[in-house]
Amino acid sequence: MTEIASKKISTQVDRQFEIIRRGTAEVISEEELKSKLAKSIETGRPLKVKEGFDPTAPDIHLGHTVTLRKLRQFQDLGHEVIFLIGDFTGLIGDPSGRDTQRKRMTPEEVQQNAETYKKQVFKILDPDRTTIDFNSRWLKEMTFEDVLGLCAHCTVARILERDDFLNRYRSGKPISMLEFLYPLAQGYDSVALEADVELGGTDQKFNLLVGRELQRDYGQEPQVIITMPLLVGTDGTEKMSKSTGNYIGINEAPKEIYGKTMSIPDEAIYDYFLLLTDLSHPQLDEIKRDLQKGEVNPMEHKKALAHKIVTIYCGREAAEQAAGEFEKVFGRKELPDEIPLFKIQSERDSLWIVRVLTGSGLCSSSGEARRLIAQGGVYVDGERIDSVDSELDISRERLIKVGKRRFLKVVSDKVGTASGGKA
RNA sequence: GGAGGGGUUCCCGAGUGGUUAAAGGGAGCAGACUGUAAAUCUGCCGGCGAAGCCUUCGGAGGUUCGAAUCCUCCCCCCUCCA
Repeated sequence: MTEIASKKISTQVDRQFEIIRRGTAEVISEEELKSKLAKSIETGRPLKVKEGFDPTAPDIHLGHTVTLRKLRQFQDLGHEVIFLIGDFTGLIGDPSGRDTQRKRMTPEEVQQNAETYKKQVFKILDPDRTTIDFNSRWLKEMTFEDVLGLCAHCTVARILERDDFLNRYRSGKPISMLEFLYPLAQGYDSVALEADVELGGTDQKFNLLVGRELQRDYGQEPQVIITMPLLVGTDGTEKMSKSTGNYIGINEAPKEIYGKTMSIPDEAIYDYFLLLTDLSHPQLDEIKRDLQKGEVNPMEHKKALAHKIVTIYCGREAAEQAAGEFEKVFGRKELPDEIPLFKIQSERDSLWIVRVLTGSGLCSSSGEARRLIAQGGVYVDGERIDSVDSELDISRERLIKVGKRRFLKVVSDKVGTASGGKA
């Protein structure tokens, strides 16, 4: 190879490396990554970049997108992504861990979840450079002998090093053998796929490392592992996840995505920019400075953030609309553009306010309705309801507001059926 | 196989016969404030048109005027010993 050619490669390597490194928590190891990149550029063979996904939760939220976006960057650099659905444990049905309800899934269910995944995931990934695979393809074929052979590669002490295992073990929480084997199974995925790179959240570090070791034991060049920081949820402390309910789904309505983003604590703004958008380092630094100095209202940055995120998943127009709506409802305390109409079944013109709230679904129980009224959180046509015993005339359309952001028009089913109640 | 500890409301976690719909924290919700569905403060936080009543403390029985608390059996988990 000429000197010029090798120089060219090394520039390319540096360029790719910088893109890949942005926002990562850890790259093990950077040197290996560079050498893999160099080889790939040299030979024209794309790197196989793998990430595994749980088959049970096909609701993709911003937390997932942190690594997905990183995968996309690999694709844009010409590499191949393997989106691996860990259906095997789903087929077995792991009875342990936090989620004791996790039950055995049928192949049909797994297939269905995979379809849902596809629909959502290609909002981020490039379908042409993505291979979707299932680890049951090789794990199911393994004999007990194979499994034992695999187990011999890892010691109990090594497995117990894993932080969450150790914590659970120490605090007397159950760990099933299946969970113990889990890292090995995941690691073996890398062997089966001959992965060059594996991505995951920082909580996956251990599993990813096992993959490296197994590959080495099976005579392969170990994969590079890249961990991404865990995105905090809307509560600002817990990791974003479906089960804690602090997530922002990429399939949600634009105004929900916008509003939920606005509800993150100010401290989380920087991380969100870093992990969820393509802002350059100078831009990120500027935001960091602003937030630290406190001269710029953090809200402004948060609005920009919310706008960007909605733009990515719903388009610019939807973002404009969501921003406008937010401004209107929470800035100027006006009514949202569209308020659904609920026709409540009643033969009378007048109905007890609590009945209206529960009957329309605004409140889940009459206790909640009473509480809300008592606390001054219920308005009808702009007037605060001050008595739990109030009757409401619903022969005409009434606008009910509960708290800051629950709006509903209610009317008796007797009237308005023909008119449709347009506002 | 033996010995001991434990399963509490959305989550964590107190409670060992009545004063317990069950401390405390978290989450959630509301109000106030505000530049934000940030932060902070205050309040609410099983169900019932709410006086009172009903359901809840792993499951099923039992003791008692009265049980999350005591007894029996069962299920599940943990620790130590082998």
